[in-house]
Amino acid sequence: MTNSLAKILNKIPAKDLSKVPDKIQETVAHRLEQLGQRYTSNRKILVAILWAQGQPVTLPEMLNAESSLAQSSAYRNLVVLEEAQVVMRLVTTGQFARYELAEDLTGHHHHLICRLCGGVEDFTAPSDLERLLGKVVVQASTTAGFLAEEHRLDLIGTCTDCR
Amino acid sequence: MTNSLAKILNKIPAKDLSKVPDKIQETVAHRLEQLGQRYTSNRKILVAILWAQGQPVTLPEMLNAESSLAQSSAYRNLVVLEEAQVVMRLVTTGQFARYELAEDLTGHHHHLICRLCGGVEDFTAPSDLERLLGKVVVQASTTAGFLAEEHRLDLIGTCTDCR
DNA sequence: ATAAGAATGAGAATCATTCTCAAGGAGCCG
DNA sequence: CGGCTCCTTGAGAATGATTCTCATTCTTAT
Repeated sequence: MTNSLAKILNKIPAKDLSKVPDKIQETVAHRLEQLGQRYTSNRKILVAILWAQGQPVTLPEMLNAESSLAQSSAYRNLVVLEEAQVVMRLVTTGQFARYELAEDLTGHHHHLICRLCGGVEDFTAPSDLERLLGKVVVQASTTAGFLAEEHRLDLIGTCTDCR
Repeated sequence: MTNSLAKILNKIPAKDLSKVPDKIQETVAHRLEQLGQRYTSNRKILVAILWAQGQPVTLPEMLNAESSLAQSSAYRNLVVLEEAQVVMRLVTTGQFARYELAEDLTGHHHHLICRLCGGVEDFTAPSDLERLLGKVVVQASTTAGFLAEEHRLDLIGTCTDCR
């Protein structure tokens, strides 16, 4: 557990955080406005980290990437960003929740989850599968009385590193 | 939050816990043996509750269903049952993890997750979708270098009660 | 029986996450 | 440029689901 966390942390480089596309920045700013929230520099850093990683990241990983962040503020801002539909929070195995940019900012995708280290990789499904999944969502809405809005598909297995 | 939990708890009736199929009991007993573990009465109660509910349940719900259970033992036994591949633990939104019997005991299925109350319902996907999902699992294995073993599909939306 | 090893339960400990509160901005209006 | 208000920040305390501890109570095999 502690070992695999350390392993993951070492993978995260101190990347250039400055190239989040303007379009995304505007969308984020706009969604925050909707809630009467500001797009502060701390929040920009979080978005930049998530953009740079392009993978679901844990909070310790974010603090590791940008050590100026305060833990409590980071958690608080992630809640705000989640409420603004900018960030998606996902919980898998493992001690920490993971965060990634909302799908409509980065494109629809799925996750490969490693059952050994708890790591998560992104993964794009073939379009015929996506089409079928879309249908199922609609079907479930009508038959089960459940109002399905989106789907989530994870493949569980073992990642390259753990093999 | 507290409200919706209470709502869920009230749904759980004090069911008859005695009719878990013999075949399942044997399988469970066998898998525990493999790990040098016993199929004790506490563990039987847990399995019976999970069987009776037929839905992923939280720990408070289980304690509510059978008040003789001690919290710490229940948690400990769920870990053992999970290690024995008898029980699957799943984390969604909401404060508590949920547990259900392993898929190979109850049949392969998916989940409808309510984003409002955090409740989870079971759901069986059409067979053509399952076939396609099977293919994708294989593809991911070969292309991404990721050894995919199974898939997990959730539909996220709003349940009947919350509408 | 009886010893040896598991399992149990009550409570303490852990630790990711959330909350609190005092201090530091940002925006606005004159 | 003040002054005012409200939002955000960060450090630390608090929360609470889960895990651990340990003395006691079963099980099982001999």
